Amino acid sequence: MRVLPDVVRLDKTFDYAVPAAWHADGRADRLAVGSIVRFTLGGRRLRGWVTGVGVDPPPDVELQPLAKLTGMGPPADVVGLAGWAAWRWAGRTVHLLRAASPPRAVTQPAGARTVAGGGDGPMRPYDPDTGRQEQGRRVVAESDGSLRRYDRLFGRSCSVTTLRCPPADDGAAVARAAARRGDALIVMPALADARRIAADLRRLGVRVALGLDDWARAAAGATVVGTRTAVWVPMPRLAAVVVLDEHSESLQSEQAPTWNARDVALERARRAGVPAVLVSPVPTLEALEAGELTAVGRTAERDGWPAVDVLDRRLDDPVRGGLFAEGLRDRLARASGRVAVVLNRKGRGRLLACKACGELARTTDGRLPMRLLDDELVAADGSERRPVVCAGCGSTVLRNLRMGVTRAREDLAALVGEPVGELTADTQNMGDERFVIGTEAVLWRLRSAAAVVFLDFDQELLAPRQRASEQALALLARAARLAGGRRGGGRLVVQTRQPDHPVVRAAVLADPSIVADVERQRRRELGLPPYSAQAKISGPGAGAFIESLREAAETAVSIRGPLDGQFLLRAATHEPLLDLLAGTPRPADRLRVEVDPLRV
DNA sequence: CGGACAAGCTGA
DNA sequence: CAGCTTGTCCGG
Repeated sequence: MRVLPDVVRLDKTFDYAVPAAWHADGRADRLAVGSIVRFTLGGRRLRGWVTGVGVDPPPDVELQPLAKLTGMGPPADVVGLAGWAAWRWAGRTVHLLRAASPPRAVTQPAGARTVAGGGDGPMRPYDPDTGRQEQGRRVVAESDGSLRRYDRLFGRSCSVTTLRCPPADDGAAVARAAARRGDALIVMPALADARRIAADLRRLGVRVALGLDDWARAAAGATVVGTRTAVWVPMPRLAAVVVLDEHSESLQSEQAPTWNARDVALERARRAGVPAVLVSPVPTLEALEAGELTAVGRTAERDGWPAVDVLDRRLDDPVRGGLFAEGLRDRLARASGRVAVVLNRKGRGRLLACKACGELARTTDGRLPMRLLDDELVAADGSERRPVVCAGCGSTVLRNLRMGVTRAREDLAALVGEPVGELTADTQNMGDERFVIGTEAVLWRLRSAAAVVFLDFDQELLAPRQRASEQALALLARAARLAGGRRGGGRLVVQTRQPDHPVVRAAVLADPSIVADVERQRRRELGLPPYSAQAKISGPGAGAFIESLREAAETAVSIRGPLDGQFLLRAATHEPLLDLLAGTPRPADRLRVEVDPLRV
């Protein structure tokens, strides 16, 4: 019996014997790849996972018996998936097996399909043609057309489809279509959404397990609905895979290994030979590369986006550089219902604008903001410098656009003539004021809003990050979901000095492909992901690790840095980069390896 | 990882 | 040379 101890730094397997007593009482039969066991290693009692059965132990070692069978663990296919993910994100298998293990010991699957019990819904499969009858009333009231709308996405095994839905779409229809095909794995960023989708499916008579908490139920066979960890839940009869809001950064683990649930889900679908559907209002280039794009009709997509007002900050009094554009007050007065006002301070960077024409100081390609440094304009990443001259009108007088959120609240209250609530990540209890101002947290903590206002969208558009455009559009999509489609009166207001920016145009026209097309070309030209693979190396051990990497002398992998103690590795594809990372010994010092970092 | 053991450093 | 630190190796 080969086992991997649950000790991160050990990262090595050991062989043990199955105690004779286990054969007598049936425990040996329950022992399988993935089982969680206890054993003694070097005088210590450790927990670990079975990674191999019937293996040949190394010669000249006397096997010790396992000490305890704790319970079920990830099934063999998930153990294999975890091993793949350890390679794919240059991490330790232990981290991924932990994510794949039940939170509490499980000795047997719960509530098998054929056995009635558990009290959380009937075991009868969902019949799409009749819906489920409940007290004589039909639960699913859908026309046949909409009921079948997404079925074809799950028709072909091994297919990958990227489905672009309007932001207002909650994904329930796709989830239903997936569950119709059999046990489906349905992954999404937020737990609240998972609960809602799970409840919806249960109402239809689908046997549902909610993420890791229903691990034992999933092990018996069920449709699994959950957040990113749900990709590791056992699914003995996996029939389809769905990732909702595929673009969301929450699907990626912030701790190393930085595994991304979308990519794990895709690999799981590929290995199982089942169809996968990636859903998003603003699909990433990764999703567009992985799957065939299907968009809902033009009209449906347009109606599913709110109306977008763009207020060009260059036009109104650029000299004052205040917080509010000329027309904002009217827009706010018109909104009926809650108004969420976003002033993102996350990117602390100060923006400079021309005092005469209002143009922003940015690099020649327009991508990065420039700052004042020793009487010169310098790009945020130091790649470009030039004298203090406005690129638009030649003026040499620039002003700072820095603004604070507390001031903004007071000013907004004065502008609208009523109290304004403040909402940030650490606000405990929010008031019920009609107007709420705050950081990006506003978009995540409010449930809905009649209108969402971005006071300084340039902060997003000019963020010095590779994915700034994609992330800015994702922010608008999030706001759009809060506000709802234009049919229902949903409205976004975007204050910017770049009204022609592709991200702004994409929102105005409800056409995310505008950003995708521009970004695809740019990233191809610059060799950025998904047209290359990257890894960020940081931590005290980074320098030593990079030296070891250099010795391996892989010409296919380029090394940049250090910049603020960080190195960036890049290769044309993942294989050479990941093989190099896997084959290089790690230093004793702490080291953080981020494969496919989202913020670089 | 944590224990065992060896080699290296320090103080009297 | 005891007593302590630091480094290296190993566990099944």
